[in-house]
Amino acid sequence: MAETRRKPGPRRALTEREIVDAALALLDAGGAEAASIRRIAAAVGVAPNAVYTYFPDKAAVERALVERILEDVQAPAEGDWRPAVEALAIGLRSRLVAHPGAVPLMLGGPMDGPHALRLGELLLDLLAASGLDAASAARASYTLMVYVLGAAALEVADGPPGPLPPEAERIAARHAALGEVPAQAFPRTAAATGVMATWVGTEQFLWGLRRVLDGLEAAAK
Amino acid sequence: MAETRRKPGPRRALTEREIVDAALALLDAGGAEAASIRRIAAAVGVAPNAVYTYFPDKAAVERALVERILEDVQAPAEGDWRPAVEALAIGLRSRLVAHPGAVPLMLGGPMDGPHALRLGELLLDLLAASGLDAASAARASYTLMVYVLGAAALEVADGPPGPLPPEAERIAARHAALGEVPAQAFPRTAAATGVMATWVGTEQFLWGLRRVLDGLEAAAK
DNA sequence: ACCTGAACACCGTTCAAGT
DNA sequence: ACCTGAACACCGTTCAAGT
Repeated sequence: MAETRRKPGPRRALTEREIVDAALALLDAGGAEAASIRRIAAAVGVAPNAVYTYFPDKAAVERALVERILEDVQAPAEGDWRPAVEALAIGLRSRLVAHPGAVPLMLGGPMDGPHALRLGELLLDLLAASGLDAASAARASYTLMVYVLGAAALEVADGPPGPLPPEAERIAARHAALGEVPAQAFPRTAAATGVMATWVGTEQFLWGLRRVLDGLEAAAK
Repeated sequence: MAETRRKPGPRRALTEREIVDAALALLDAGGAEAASIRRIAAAVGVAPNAVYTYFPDKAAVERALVERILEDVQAPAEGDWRPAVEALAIGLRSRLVAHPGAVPLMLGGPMDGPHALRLGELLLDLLAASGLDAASAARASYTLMVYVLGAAALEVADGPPGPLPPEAERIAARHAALGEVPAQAFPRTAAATGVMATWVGTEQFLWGLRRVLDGLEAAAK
């Protein structure tokens, strides 16, 4: 991780991408607090303030980080709109939960970068074939983004800083959580915690996604 | 805001609630960065480290803040389950958007405080009358929380730190955003931005909520 | 028991100076 | 043009000392 320090000089020693990649690696390994400007600079072998040659402030680095993650959400295969929308949602979610520290950054600011726009446009394209009128398709697309981002945020919220533990461990954590819910005061919550421990991650996400899509599809008469 | 400084002494000068209320006021006025331990301490007239007599660390203050906000989400009136669930969702959303700075705190950690449990239990109670079996009701309740929290997060994301501007101003901001979407590269996004500017806040929230509820209701056969 | 001042190890950001 | 060291105004948190 500790790269060799470059010689000072008038020529550009780094690229924006190197900086963003270093930031993402720190974020993945140690969560939000590990991705400080000072640590990013150290990781790329440069003084802290050198970063400001590439980005105006930390918020700009974070925006670039979000775009970096959205960059390789792949477009779904051709075909019926519903499976295509599902595939897009699944792809986006999996990118998000692979980078838990980035989820608050994504939810925390407007998503107006080129890759965010590309995915939004793609989603609207797919929904155009759903039978929804243009206004409903716009609202449906927003509703779907709310669901995908919200699901990722809740999924990532309980976890530690750094990477998400494997599913088996997360199920065990749910069972432990079950034991801590006061069952006589909150009987349904205790029961529900048990239910939620049987599925974790993708399967729960898919169940909800399909209910949302059912509701949206029904609105297309 | 600057309270008179209390005399030092062995007796408890503050309550947890005073500290949390001060934190909430700072958060509402100036966003997350205004709600630092040091500024909270100054607001209640105490040295920064005195806060650690009441809370073990900043995360504990934030958890108490979240609970403070959930505290006065009122239970919906008796009646059919669907309007009651809608009322609960609307009430929760309105509390969240009234405190934009608190939304990332809510999404950022597990919601396991007493008031979070109370609302979750209430939601499960209402869903028990929906015709969903217990397992589906648990998943439906989770899906609804994802929607409500996700919607609040996206709604609050574009805004400035501090209180959310009035709706008229937010609609104007959407129209400004419309002008910035490159319409030839992203034609559907540009059109959708126009649609989204006609409704803002509550109405968009309700539209999506009803689609989600439609999908959940359909799952009850 | 509760509070204080002082300190520690950090932040993001700015600025004048070097190459 | 790009980088540096140094500084500024902050953080959260700890600790020994006062009452």
